[in-house]
Amino acid sequence: MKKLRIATFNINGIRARLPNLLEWLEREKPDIACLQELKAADKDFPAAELESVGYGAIWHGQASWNGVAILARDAQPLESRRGLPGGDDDSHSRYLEAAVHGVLVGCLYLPNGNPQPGPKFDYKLAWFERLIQYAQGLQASDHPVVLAGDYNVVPTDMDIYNPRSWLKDALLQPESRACYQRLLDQGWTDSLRHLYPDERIYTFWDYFRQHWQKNSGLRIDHLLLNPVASAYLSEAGVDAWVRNQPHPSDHAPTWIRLASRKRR
DNA sequence: ATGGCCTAGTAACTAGGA
Repeated sequence: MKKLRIATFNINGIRARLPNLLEWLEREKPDIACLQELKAADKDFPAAELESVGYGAIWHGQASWNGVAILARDAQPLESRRGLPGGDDDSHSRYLEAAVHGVLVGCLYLPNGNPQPGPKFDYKLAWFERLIQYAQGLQASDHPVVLAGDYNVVPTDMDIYNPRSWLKDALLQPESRACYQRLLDQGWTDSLRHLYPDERIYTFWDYFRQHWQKNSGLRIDHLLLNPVASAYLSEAGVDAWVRNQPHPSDHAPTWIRLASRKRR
């Protein structure tokens, strides 16, 4: 496998954020980028603009909300799945999967689940159950698999500046955390936490109360690796400078590097 | 305990986000 930089970025509106997205792609040059919250219908996806900076793409759009895409530098992702299994009555565009650059990449946007308790939280947990069931097969694949996206889960209290004002939030509920842990227990590696077991790392800073300026963040964007992929994990990080740009998304791109030099 | 901010959609507001 050649060296690969794989990123996930909740873009919070791809049309409103297109200049930010293009600048980030040109500066960081990820080989693969998973995007969430396109908030755009399929016909409004800016495929030509992405093509002009060297990225092929597939996308699963939706007007107003949700929407996911997979971008590939100098390549065209080969779509392998659109939507999780068992979602016949699920109209949300939240999962897209492709083979690209020798890796199978699942791009996911897990439901937020607020307010909880309530039907939205029930939907979050039901969606999570479908993901857990489907991920079991991916985990066991002989090929490298990356499950990247906005999981809308703060895994532990170490992944948030201060849990106090978020205790009732769906992102911190024991049920949400238990689902995430069950996913890890299948044999997935949480890339950033694996490489930085003791560090405060955030990927999201809400727009309120100057949380970015105060670095009051949450770690909710995750890149999970199956055992084949985790053998290649060499670096990980957050492109926090993107959060500091004018008119930013409330998330920052989060990335890993896979390279053959650190085989275990 | 609430709202603070932001995007999209339809036309001064609402819904949804996290």
